[in-house]
Amino acid sequence: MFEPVTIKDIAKALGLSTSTVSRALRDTHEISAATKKVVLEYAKEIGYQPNPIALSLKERRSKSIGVVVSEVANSYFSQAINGIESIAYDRGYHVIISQTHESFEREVSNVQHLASRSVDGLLVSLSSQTTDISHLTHLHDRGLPIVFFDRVADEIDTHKVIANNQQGAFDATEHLIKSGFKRIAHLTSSSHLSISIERLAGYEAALKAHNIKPNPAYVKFCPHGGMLYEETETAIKELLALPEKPDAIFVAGDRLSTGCLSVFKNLNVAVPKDMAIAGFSNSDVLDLFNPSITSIRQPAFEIGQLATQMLLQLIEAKYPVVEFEKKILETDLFIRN
Amino acid sequence: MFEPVTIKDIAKALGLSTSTVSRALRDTHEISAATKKVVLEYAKEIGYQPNPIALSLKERRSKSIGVVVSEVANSYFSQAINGIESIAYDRGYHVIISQTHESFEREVSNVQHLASRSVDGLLVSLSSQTTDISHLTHLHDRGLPIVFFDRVADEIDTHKVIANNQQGAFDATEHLIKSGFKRIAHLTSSSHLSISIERLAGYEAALKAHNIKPNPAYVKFCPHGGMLYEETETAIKELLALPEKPDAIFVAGDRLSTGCLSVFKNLNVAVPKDMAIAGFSNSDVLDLFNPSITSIRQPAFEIGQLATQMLLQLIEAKYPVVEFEKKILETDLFIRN
DNA sequence: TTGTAAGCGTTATCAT
DNA sequence: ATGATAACGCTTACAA
Repeated sequence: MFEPVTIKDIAKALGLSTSTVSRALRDTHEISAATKKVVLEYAKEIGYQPNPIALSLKERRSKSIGVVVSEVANSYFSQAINGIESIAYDRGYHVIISQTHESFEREVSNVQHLASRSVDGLLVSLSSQTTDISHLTHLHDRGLPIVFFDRVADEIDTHKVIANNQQGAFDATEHLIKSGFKRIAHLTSSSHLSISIERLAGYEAALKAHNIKPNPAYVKFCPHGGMLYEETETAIKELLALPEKPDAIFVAGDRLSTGCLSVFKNLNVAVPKDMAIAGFSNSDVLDLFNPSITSIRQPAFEIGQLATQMLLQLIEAKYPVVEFEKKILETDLFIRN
Repeated sequence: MFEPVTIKDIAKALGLSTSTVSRALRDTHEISAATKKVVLEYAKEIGYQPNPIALSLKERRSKSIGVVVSEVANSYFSQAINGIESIAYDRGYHVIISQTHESFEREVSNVQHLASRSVDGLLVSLSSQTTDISHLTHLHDRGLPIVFFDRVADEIDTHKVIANNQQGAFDATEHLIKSGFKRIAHLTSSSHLSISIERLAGYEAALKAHNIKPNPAYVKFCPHGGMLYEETETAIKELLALPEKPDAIFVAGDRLSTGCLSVFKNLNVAVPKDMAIAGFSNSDVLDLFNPSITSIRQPAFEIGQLATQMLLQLIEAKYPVVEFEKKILETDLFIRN
């Protein structure tokens, strides 16, 4: 069962050497048109398929790239994966996806798994638990091309693709301010993620630009190590229990935004009558949500595409690239009526 | 840059033969404890990592499985992928995901791509455009293990895992009937998909059980070949233009359910004041949607897990499996207040 | 217990 | 234009 045809089989059947067959199959000019024709026809007839594994062993590359994200079931990442796949597929690369579920251990394990399976490069968005990135520096130092997207590590010198999180956060916060809200809270994820830092900066900049004094009690971190909902609920309850209850929340993340809405729904607190919400989210289902929530859309598809292009460039570069680029793509403030 | 350590390097450094090193590394008994110790220590020291490609070439397997779905950005599939990944990861298999975007051509191309990259087996959910499955039968005949999930092909004799679509559809339709709706339309995808056929059957059975005469004009197919929204919009407009306008819709699909809600939102038709909707959907964001929509949840995660278990069983079976199982998992009717 | 050699499928190098 | 051979990294008879 499933005995694949090899070059050797063709050679034997046609009374040729394997090298001749190989040449015929690969269209070199050092072959007679006649032989080539015979080989190609016979190959087609018996359904010859080249064995990519043999090729990989020979050429020391696998024509596959590894992707490390926290969750596939997250609209931002699933859209980014679409972008990654669209480029990879066109260029003949396979995409191997792995999920960290926001766990550091799982990230280390996945990265090692992928590296040991000889992917030609890695597309990484860090888990929210990750602070130590030596599992990646190690591989990067050994020459494995790595491109970060979304949640990047500044410690590694390589290409990075992110959204303009700071500007997006600024715009969203400013939108809340201009809509008349004064006490704007900020719900965000793990404090050491690059996206959290950038978004917090944008939020603070907007407050400052409008002369609103920042209130530390208004900023809540949800590191989400598997209990996102509970963390979100606690944070929101704490916000609602404050003497000066916030009148709006700027939420920094896809899952966090929907999680936040769930909490409000379960608490039976009307939104936005009592409170306005603006959050980073790429879910188009959110458009259907009636009490308006303003969302900051990231160009997820384009980020995935660009990161992949950069990675393939690194992989296929003959000489090491000297200049590493940090590409920042603009976000889109999606305001519902 | 990135010159991986091989068994040969270790052998040379330690003055041993490659076979001895190989044996030490792989824990056979035909090796002295002393040699083993030396080899293991040195291997660890210089960071030896076995080359899985060489192994694949030797053992004629790649320890990777291919997954063919229509879209990753679909809550049903992203949850199923979670299930697939959870099992595959535990068993040391890689998961290579490819998307058809509901295109037959893309499906053929992806399947060939995966097969030629020597995956050890395939997990397939057919595209909505697919009627001819010879690209799969061909591979299956040659011995490639294939397990279908969700959208299955009855023409191929292999394991299949599906949700109880007929029962789910029956329950949802009956729920609408019991809620007092009489003129229940059915919005579904391509008419030749197994899920469409099963769901249509459940819908018709529920009508019959409650002595409601089926109205052919109430059944709308959306083959969605890339223009899902437009197709959905047309279908709904046609339904609304009927002399006897339906008062409820049973929708058969994740994307279709949210698409349907979008259309209503854009048409400014209140839901469910004018019309009730019940649909297959696994999106938890839908829970937030206020005008209630009843959703039929599929055990996507479990379906993914089960399909993967079956596939790995096929892959690792020494002797061909004779009995092929069609597993049917129950759905869950999720009724919102 | 250890070494030698062949083989997995392919291509590149050198002969012829 | 074609063939023989070695090599990619690893495992496994078979020999020693």
